[in-house]
Amino acid sequence: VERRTDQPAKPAKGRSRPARAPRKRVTIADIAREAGVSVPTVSKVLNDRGEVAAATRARVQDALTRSGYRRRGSPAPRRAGLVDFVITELATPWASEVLRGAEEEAHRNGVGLVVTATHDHHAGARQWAKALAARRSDGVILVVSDLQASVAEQLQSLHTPFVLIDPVGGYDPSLPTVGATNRAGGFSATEHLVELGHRRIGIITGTPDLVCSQERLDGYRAALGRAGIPVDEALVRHGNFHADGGRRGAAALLDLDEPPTAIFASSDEQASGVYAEAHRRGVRIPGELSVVGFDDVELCEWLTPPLTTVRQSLAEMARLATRMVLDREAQRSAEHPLRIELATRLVVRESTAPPRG
Amino acid sequence: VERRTDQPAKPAKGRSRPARAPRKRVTIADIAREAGVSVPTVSKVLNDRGEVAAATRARVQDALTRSGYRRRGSPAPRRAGLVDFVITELATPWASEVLRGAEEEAHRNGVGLVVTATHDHHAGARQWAKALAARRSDGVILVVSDLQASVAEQLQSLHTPFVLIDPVGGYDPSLPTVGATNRAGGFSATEHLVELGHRRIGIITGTPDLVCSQERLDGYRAALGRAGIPVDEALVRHGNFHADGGRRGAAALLDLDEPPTAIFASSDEQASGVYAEAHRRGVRIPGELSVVGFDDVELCEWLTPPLTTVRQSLAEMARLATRMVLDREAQRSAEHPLRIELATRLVVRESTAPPRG
DNA sequence: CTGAAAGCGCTTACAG
DNA sequence: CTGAAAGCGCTTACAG
Repeated sequence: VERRTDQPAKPAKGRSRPARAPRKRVTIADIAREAGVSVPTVSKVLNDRGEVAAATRARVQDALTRSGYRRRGSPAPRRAGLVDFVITELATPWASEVLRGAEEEAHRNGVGLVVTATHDHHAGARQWAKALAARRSDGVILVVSDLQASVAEQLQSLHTPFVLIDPVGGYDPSLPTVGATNRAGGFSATEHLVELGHRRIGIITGTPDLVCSQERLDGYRAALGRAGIPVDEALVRHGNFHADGGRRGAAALLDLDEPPTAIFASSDEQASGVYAEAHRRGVRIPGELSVVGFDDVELCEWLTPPLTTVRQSLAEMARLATRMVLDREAQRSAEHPLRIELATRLVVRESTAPPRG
Repeated sequence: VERRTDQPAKPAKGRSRPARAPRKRVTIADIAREAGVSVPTVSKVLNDRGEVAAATRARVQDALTRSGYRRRGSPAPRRAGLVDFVITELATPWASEVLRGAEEEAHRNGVGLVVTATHDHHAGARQWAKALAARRSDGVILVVSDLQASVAEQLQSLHTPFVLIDPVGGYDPSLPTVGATNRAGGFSATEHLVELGHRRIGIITGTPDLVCSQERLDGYRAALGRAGIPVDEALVRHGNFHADGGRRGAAALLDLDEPPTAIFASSDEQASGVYAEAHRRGVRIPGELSVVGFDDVELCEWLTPPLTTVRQSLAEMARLATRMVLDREAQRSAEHPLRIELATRLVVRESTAPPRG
């Protein structure tokens, strides 16, 4: 029988006890009773000492975890107060924006953001996964990471919630993801060029295995189709999201016998590569070549002329992902993982104009 | 007297004990003896329970900390495996580079990098400082942070090593810092323009309270002095490291009755603002205006024309700072905090040319 | 491989 | 405010 205080309730003075009687601590005696063994045996299991039969150890271990046993002096397990942010490369304008949003939201919630760049090395990824378990991170944000497949299972077994930003290789409906309306964005970029009067519009795609690359290309095809312009496959160059992809793609397009009068680059950074190649050839933007980017990072305003682009709120995507990962309540109640897409919208600046003639 | 094993050394079998006799655990009985009190009194201090005279408590507390007492069940205090990286703004090309270096080095050492952007808000800074103590971070890297003054003391009392990258407001020799040879960098940028034949060379400075801004300006003055060109103070504009500072500075300089034929911008991002303003006015670079930047971030290659700049290895600075903070051995043995400066070097691209005429 | 017994470290209730 | 005494939770040494 538990003892109770019979005193009438008084206004608390100084440090007051919590109202409800504190639940009695689980002791190893309780565990021993539950598992049908003696106290010393439990102690041995707990300290990994002495010989214990495998079956006995398992029974004790089980009782231990079920009861949520904790050593006497040991403090209640504080939340780590950390969220892991994992990305392939940190030092790109795109990554900076995503990181900025995640950092803001993490700190608004009083948790620290642990940042890891994997560089797509699998060795580094394994090391990271180990460290993650050790620091008992409260959640993980995986950004365009080809870790997603190998790590998702591990995270699930650690009960660590995670969200993917811009997943790789097609949607796995069992994984929660945050992205943007890439198809609509690709559509509006292309439509804008069509409306200016362009008929030969090139596209340079992003990293091919990313869902967002494929969708932007889908949008491009759809907009041309809508305008009754057949897609000339010579105008579709597969590249990557970086400046070198833009340079190479632009070079290939401008080398065509009938070069495009406009290029839809799949990222702003890639568009800067298109600028560089155009500049090298003395092709003026937008006079002789219109360029549209994607992302709307700060770089757009640093380029001359400022870049017309499709805005996706990368920081907002990251804020949302961070919130999802930190919202334990939602984690528990959600029946299905989520796929969230944020809107995109065309931002017209000075890199697009009607074609000459 | 300590017990010793008298048995002859045998090859270890299975899990062997460490060679030296394990030092006996400090118990509260030891503490009680040391502090000249009873065991229950120590227990009360330890658990903040019951009434203990202030003087007694202090004596016990002292014995406790000196002995490094630790509760029985409580595990040895694991290293947190974390380093904090604190910066004013994350989403700039400069910040990206510094972050990249810190992340690389942290992960090479198997520790996580916790990233915080302060935005120069003091409320946020206080919150961060609290979280830092809670997560028992192993070290802190403060990047151009005006936290340095308010936080340094706290970090010292937490015994948390820290390093400043590009300190604010003059060198405090009691704080370890990492930077670059900014004066030499400013000198070589200006010298390069002088050698091309420029005589009216403008400068836009960075954030005025940063040491690195002041030093770059010093280098500018020194190079002009060396060339026998008197410094025209109208050509010195105080700005900041961002694009808007460059735009405003360039506008002011180009509005002069006798505008400069070349501008030394104190950062690459600032130089992009100079580009924007020049473009707005139809001033061609480098034909009518030469521009030199500082930093050599990736942005230089994205600008058209590619930017001549002074290279400082930001990633290397950050790697070094991270190593310093993680090197416990050096922390202990070092008698004086360090000031380390990495070399700078001019990188000539296409934004500089001889003046017209 | 297991547990009865002894004992250690710490806390609690209480007398002074 | 302090500590002698009792007692709790856990571990250890050892018999079976």
